[in-house]
Amino acid sequence: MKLGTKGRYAVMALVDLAYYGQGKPLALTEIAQRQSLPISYLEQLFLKLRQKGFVASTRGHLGGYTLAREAEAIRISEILEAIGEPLETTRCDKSSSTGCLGTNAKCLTHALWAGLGAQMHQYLHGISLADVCERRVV
Amino acid sequence: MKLGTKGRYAVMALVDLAYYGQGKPLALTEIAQRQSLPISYLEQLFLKLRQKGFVASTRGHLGGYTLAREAEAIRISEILEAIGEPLETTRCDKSSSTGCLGTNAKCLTHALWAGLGAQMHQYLHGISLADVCERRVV
DNA sequence: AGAATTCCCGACTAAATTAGTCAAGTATGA
DNA sequence: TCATACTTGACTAATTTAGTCGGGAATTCT
Ligand code: FES
Ligand code: FES
Repeated sequence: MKLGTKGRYAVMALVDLAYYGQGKPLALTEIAQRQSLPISYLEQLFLKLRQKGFVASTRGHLGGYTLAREAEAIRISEILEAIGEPLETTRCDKSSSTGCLGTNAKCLTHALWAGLGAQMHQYLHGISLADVCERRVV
Repeated sequence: MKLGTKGRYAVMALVDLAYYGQGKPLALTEIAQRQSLPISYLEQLFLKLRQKGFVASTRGHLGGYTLAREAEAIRISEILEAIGEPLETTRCDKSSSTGCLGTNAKCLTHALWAGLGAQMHQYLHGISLADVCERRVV
């Protein structure tokens, strides 16, 4: 149960973008340096973030990325989902009604893990990019 | 962010033990079959669980494992910690005061991830083996 | 125009971790 | 004494992660 770099870097980079970018585009190299993240890896992540509508890009000299939405309106949970950081606590297929084994009943621990997942999601849904920037996190 | 099999299997097995074992020792093969878990893998896990004092073992014919403590007194968080399921949300050394990079200040996202970790721990600490068995989980 | 800068995109790979297996031994009860 | 069951360490296959690499396309500065 550990957070991978994909989700971690995506959030770090977006926080940096919200924190240092005042409307003007920020180049990926700048973000990467400040947060000391591998730049070619960040490119991958921002590709997805743009496709999902979190950031907008400007090409060429003085180009870079800007937030496409208000920092107050971007929930951490959304970022993680967009980037493909799974948050998988249960093991059974969420859509079908079959449990983790073939049996179509849920296993004894299902409610436990589902509850954990819900707890995590609720926490991450309740915090926005702006909250992190302004250190409004308990 | 996904739960590994180590932690998952350990909890499943202990729940099974609490649920079906009434004081009498339960053989690992029985638990493994019922939960359809690989037995030689479970052996590894129960080694640790015994060393940490969660279960007691009886060898020989009709042997097996019993809970060494009351099911009400075993928190899920304890099991995960004992088995080595990390629950790592932050990346910085928890003991030292240095952040995830060399800087001795914490990064902007530290509080976010620390909060997530605390949230998870609190949830898992609030639930006992007995709670899972008797389906007292939201 | 040309050069520099920056995003765009897919393919590929090395390292780490996970999720086990295997084999040999020890203790106990029927 | 035989079958059952725990004990323990070493070893390995498969998967996932965490990236790298290379070439391209758009934009602006000189
Ligand atoms: S985890 Fe959902 S049924 Fe077992
Ligand atoms: S995660 Fe603790 S300082 Fe960055």
